[in-house]
Order: sequence, then structure tokens, then C-alpha cells
Amino acid sequence: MTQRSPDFSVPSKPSLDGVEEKWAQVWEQTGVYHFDRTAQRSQVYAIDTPPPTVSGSLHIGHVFSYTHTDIVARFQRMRGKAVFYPMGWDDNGLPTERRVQNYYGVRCDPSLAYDPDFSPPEKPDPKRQVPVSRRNFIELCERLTVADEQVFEHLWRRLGLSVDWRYTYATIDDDSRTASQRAFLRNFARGEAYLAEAPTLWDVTFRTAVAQAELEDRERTGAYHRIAFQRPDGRTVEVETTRPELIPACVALVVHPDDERYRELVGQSVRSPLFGVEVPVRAHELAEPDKGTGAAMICTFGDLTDVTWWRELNLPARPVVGWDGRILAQTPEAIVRPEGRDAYAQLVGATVHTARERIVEMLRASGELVGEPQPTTRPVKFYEKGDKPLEVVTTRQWYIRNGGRDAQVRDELIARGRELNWYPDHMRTRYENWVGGLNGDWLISRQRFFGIPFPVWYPLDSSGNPDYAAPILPDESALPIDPSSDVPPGYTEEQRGAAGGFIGDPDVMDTWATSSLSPQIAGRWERDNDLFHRVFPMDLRPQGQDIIRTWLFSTVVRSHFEHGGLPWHNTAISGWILDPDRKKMSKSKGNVVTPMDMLERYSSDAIRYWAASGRLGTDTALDEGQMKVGRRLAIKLLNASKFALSVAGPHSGADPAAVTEPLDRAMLAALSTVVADATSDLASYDHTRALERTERFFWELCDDYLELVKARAYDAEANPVAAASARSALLLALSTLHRLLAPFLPFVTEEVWSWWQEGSVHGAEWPDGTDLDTAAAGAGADVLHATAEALRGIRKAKSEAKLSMRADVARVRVCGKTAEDARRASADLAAAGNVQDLFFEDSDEVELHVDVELAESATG
RNA sequence: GGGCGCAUAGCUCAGUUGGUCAGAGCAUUCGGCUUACAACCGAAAGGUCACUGGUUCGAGUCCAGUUGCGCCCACCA
Repeated sequence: MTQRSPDFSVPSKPSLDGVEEKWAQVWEQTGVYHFDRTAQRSQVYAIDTPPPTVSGSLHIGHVFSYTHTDIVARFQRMRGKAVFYPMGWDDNGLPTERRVQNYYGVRCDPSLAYDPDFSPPEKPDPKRQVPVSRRNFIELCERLTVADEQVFEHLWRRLGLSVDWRYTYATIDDDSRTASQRAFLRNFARGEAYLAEAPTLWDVTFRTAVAQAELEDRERTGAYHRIAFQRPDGRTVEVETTRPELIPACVALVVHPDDERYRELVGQSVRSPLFGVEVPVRAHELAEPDKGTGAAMICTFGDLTDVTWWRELNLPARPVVGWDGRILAQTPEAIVRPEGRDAYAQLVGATVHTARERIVEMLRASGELVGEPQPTTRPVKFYEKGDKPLEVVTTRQWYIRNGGRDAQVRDELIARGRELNWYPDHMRTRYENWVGGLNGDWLISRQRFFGIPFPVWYPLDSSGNPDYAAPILPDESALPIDPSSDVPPGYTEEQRGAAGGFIGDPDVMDTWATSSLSPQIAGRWERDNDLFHRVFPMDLRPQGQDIIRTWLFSTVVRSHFEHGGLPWHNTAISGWILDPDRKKMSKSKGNVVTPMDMLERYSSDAIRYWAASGRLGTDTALDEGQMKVGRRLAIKLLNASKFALSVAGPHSGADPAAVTEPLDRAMLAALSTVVADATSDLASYDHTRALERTERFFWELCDDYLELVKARAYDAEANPVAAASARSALLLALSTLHRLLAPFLPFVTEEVWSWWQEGSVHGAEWPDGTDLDTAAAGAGADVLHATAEALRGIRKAKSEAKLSMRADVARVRVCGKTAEDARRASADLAAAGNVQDLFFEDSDEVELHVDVELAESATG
């Protein structure tokens, strides 16, 4: 039953102006979105909100997908669930470091000492970044992220996200550090995390290792250089390479075992050009006869295929490229000839790019370059945030098993993906493709500064060398720790770096190693297990399709190992926002629209309406037309609500028993169907359809029903019973529609609700249709449909006669199968159409015919 | 090379197990200042449902293939 305040307080001129500020403030004060942490798990709906990267800026795509989640949150809350809807900030990692460097004009130099009085330059000069200690750098990171987070929170509140802001976390805060380190220690104890020295994809700009999931291919121009190796018999064998600078790193040539051209060569040695190094010719299936000359150099390491060959053919390593992407100073021992050592000396210290140019000149001079380099374009691996091609460098790194080297783990993780409900379902395929295609474990260590350190020290032997096989680990109760300032149990700070002492692991975890624990962090795992067990496993993981391979997958991995199950039951995958030209939005294209502009121009509800019209998993165009439509809907809701309330009068409540007129009952029956459909749509994460049905009903209510009952509802003196019926039906419909639209348009629905109801519409009960069914008393919607159709016929006749809709009509004959239905609302129809003489005829015709005879005075 | 998705009015998109499914909104045109709303209301016009076959009494709807677009993956000498 609708609750009613004693008097309605409807503004004379309703407006959207100021509703966002007004209600955002009220919601904050009254705590309508607070999570009830006494609720049992079965009564909780928990959301694993994506923590946006605060170093970036929010774009309209964020607004789009976060709105989808908010609609779910509001729906579940109104259905009586205690909604756990936290917000996280992803503020650790490389993007923040980069932003801090640019913003403050500094760069991190870990060798410097902490300066407690440091303040960043007034005018940052990007060309002359001031070197600061690691601790100073991290303090600047923290300062800037706090400021960024406030900007984000402001936007989210303006958009009307029903987040419980008491449950906010940041991926760099102490709780996240503790959770990350704890989970890591447990992974290590179970053998799921391990340290290994291995060839790794390496970004030379950031000087850090990069994981498989963060790679992207970019087309780059290059050239095939045909070069000649000397055979023992004096002849040559030619290879083509796009990376001639790696000739000194060449450890073998490889050909396909079935390649007749080279069969006799396999097992022999050849001598490399310029450097004169003897390298064997080996056979391997991966060598492709039709690429280049069919013979290829194996270098340390040109690409991941080189790594495979190196490993499978048991070849030596001959590194020439350092962590900084420059040619190493140390001449490889294999280069023994003086002219070879000379040649190498000319490359030392050069970048890969420069070394390539020099070596081409040298090859040209020595006559070992065959023909001219042939330009080509080919895909080159890049770190997705980097500007230079990745190198392959051998380093010691931490890994977490993810099935990349273990078929059983892989199968288990694919099985987890099948347990998860995906919206839309086909997104599961992306997960399976990714997991099935992994070719290595998950590399989680990064050689960076602003991140969560590994909680690990290594003992130093008597000569000061670390023993990586026997790491020293802290007790979980000591977390979080920083091994660069904390001292391991049983040691003193004086022993740091000293022989027989210890050193801390210098690396930090990749940001995904932390965000993969977002359900545990938000749910306060092991810090507040009472809370954790009420929210975990969570109900929903909303996220973008681009990070299925990273965030979604890694979260499943962590939960699978730690909890033996999925971290959530459902995942909702959003599509992209495309600009009106169907291009993906990106900063570089300059087509990014700032969300706040949009919110101010069209109102938050209007933007939400546009977002809600985009389906999950479907790319959606940025469409200002839809925003205008949303704004119109919000304004219409103001006006229609005002009208309905003014017609109903200040003291009449909605009494289902008072609904006696067939038309009123039919309208409520139709609405009951809408309630049932919208409810099941939202329950299955189809917000678009729910909105569409609700909206359609609302406009039809305004266009037809309101027009039909206007006169009757006003005229209580002539027929009090019929008027009361209309008034009660109006209020029942209004109450239902306000609630149905609340998840989509939270501001305007709260505004209109406040005119006549106690409390927040967002704390109101989701309509279940019971009172509507009671009022409809078994009636169907036929009377409404037939009457509305007849009314349209009358309007059409007036429109064709170019008359005002108020024009009088002399006679109207309605005939057809449904004429009888329309007849049951004949008085309303006559009033709405200004018809003097209205009559009905039954016939078998399915279509309703409306013959209109205009009043003589009105024609012409 | 493999995988996923998409293709319906000028535009943005609905069309859930094949049978009123050829629709909505925007834009356009025409007509209305109707006392809730001109940030409004009413009406009209608009499409061989990408193409080719097939299954069926019947196909936007199912199957096969083709073309185009988008995205993901792949060992890229």
C-alpha cells in the first residue's frame, strides 16, 4: 500500500535545476545507501566495483559502464537486499608514477637519501626533472592520488552512483598492501608463487619486466637485411634478419629438418659476419622454409621464438642488450677475433636503434651485406603503456602459476570460467581463448617504485651474495612490511647489505597482483572476517571486455587458489563507447568528451538514460540525441507527476478498492505486466529492456490514459465514485512508475517522490504488482488498448482535417471486434475526443474502424 | 592463420524458442499556443531486414557459404 503524506507539496513550476546537488546531499546525510552489515549472506548483494585508475581521467565510457552497475545496485536494494557497493581507487603502479613525474617535474632516484623538507619545483620542467629519493617520490604519489580521488568521487556522486562511501579502498593503502602481501605469502607457501631467472619481455624505457597480458602488437617499419655467414668450405649461407644488431648475440642458425637445401649443413659450424664467431647450424620444426632464405639466426634474444629455440636446443646465452636497451660494455667471450672485438667496441653503449644503423654500415663496408635492405612492416611487441619495442632480457622475477605451464591448472581455471554466469554469455569465449592460449606463468614483479613491495628478504652469504633459494619471510601478523626499511626477524638494520646479513627484495608487485584481490580487499579479508563472510563470494563483477584477460582472469586465479572457488557468481561485461563516427574513443584522437560537461548540459538522469539504453557487451555510440530524449523523459515525469497529483487532490489516498471503472482497471492490469517484465529483465541484467518497457508504458499513460480520465477525475461532483476510481488508479500508477524508474533516473524520481511520499524512493520497496492486481480485479488490458486505439482514430481524423485536437466532433462510429472493449470507456472516450454522438458496432473485423463525422461548425 | 561479435528506415537501435515481425525513438514533413508539460501535443511519410544458396507450408528469425566492419588471440627471422 502506498504511504502518503498528509498533504502533497507539488511545486508550481517543477524543474530539474539543482536536483543533483539537493538530493546528493540528502542521500549523504541520511545514509540511504549504507550497507547493512548485520544482513546474512543470502540477503546481501555484493558488487566488486572496478577501481578506476585515478591517474587517468574519467571519460564518458566510465560513466556508461558504472551507470549499468548502479542500476543493478539500486534494483537489488529496492528488492530488499543489503547492497554492498564499495568504491576502490587504483592508484598504484606505473600510470601514477608517470603522472607524478610530469605533474611535479621529478624523477625517482632510489640511490638518494630521503629529504623530509623536500618540496617539488614551483614550475615543473619536464626536460629537467628533479631527482628525488624513493620515499619522497612515493609521498608525492600519495599526495597526488588523494587529490585525484576527490575529483573522481565528486563525479560519481554527481552521476548518482549509490555507492556506500564508507567502504572505499585504494590499491596502495595499508589494507591493500596487507592483503596483497598476505595472499602472496600464502601463494608462496603453497608453491603457487615462485622466483625464477628466465628470459623476460622487458621495457627498456621503464626498465621493468612486462607480463603477457600487457602486451600489444604495433605495426612498425623495418627492413630485411640479407647477410652472409661463412661456411667451412668457403661458400656462404645467407639469412635474412630485421635485427642485424643482434649478429654478435647469434648463437646458432636454424633450419627446418626437412629443408633439402640445408640438410647437409645441419651439424656443421658457420662463421658470423663481422664478429667471426663459430655457430652451429641446427634443425628445428619452428624454422619455416618459406620465410626469408629458410635459415634464421638464433640470438639472445630477438624474440620469444629465440627463447624457445635456445631452451629446446640447449644453446648458450650470449646477451648483448642491457636493461637500458643499450649494447652492453662487456664483449661476449665468444667473440675472440680482434676484428670482431673491434666491431663490437663500435657498438658499445649505443641504443638498439643506433647499433642497427652502425652495423649495417659495417656490413656494407665488409661486403657481407647481400643486396640492399628490403623495407617491410611487421608487428612488433610493445608494452601497452610503452613507446619502445620490448626486448627479451634474462632477469630474476616472481611468478604466480596460472595454467600457462600446467595443463591441470589450466583446465581447472577454464572450468571456473564455466561456473561463472557471463552477461552476455559469449564473453566467456574470450576468457577460454585467453586461458587456453597462455604460454607462461603470470609474471607479477615489476622493477618500479610506487607499488606494493614483495614481503621478502634474502640472506647474504659470507661473500655478500644473496641466496635466492632461501628467502626470509615475515609473519602475516607483521604485514604490511617494506623490506627496504623493515628488518627481517633475527637480524638488525646494521646487517642490511653486509656479508652474512640480508637484503630486501627491491621489486614491487604489478598492479594486477593487487587488483586481482579486489573482492578480498573490499570485503576486508582476514581483517574483518565477519564482514568478509557476509559478502564473499560476491554477486557481481562488472567490468570492461578489454580486461577479461587481466583483471577478471587474475581475480579468478587468486580466488581459486586461496578460497577454492569463484570470487563472484556473475559478471557483467560492458561494451565500448564509440564516438558518433563509430570510432573508439581515445585521447589521441582528440574525440574525448568530458563527462562533467555532459552531466551539466543534459542532467545526470539524462546521461544515465543514455547509458541505460546501451546493452551489456555491445558497443554503443555516444549519442547526444539519446541524452536529449532522457532529459525530456525526466521533465515529462516532473510534469506528469505534478498533474496526476493535482488531479488526485491533496487528501485522497490510493485505495485499490476504489478502482471500479473498467478503463482504470485495464490500465493497472497493463502496468502489472510491465512490473513483472521489468523485474525479470533487471534480475537477468537486461536493464535496457526493463527501461524500454517502463518508458513505453509511461508515455502511453501520458498520451492516452491521462487524456482519457482527465475530465472524469476532475469532475468529482458529477460522479464521485468514478472520479475516485480514476484518482486511486492514478496514484497507484504513479507510485509504481516512480519506483520502476528510480534505478534509472534516481534524481528526478526522488524529487517527484518527495512531493507526496515519506522517505527516499531508493529505500522504497520494489513494486511486485500485488496492489495493481488487487485493483485490476482480474481485468485485462483490453479496454485500455481498444479505447486508446479509438482515440487515435479520432485524433487522426482531426489531424487530417487540419483541426485542433480540441475541435468538436459530431459523430463517431467505432466498429470491430474490440469495439465492445472501447464501449466500456465510452464516456471517457467521448470527453477526450470532444465527441457529441459516440456509438459502437460489433463486427468480426480484427482491426478497429473509427468513422468520424466532424462537427459542421468545425470543418473548414 | 585461429576465435568472437556485428550487418534491419537518413541516424541510433528493438525484434527472446521461425507463423500480425517489418517496429520504436531521433531527424524530416504537415497540423495544433488543448488550462500538466512549446524543454509541449497530434499526424504523416521512410526499409528487397548485407549478399547467395538451403531447410520449411512459412525465414530479419534456423543451416551453409560470401562480402564488409569491429575486437581478441597467434612462433612476427
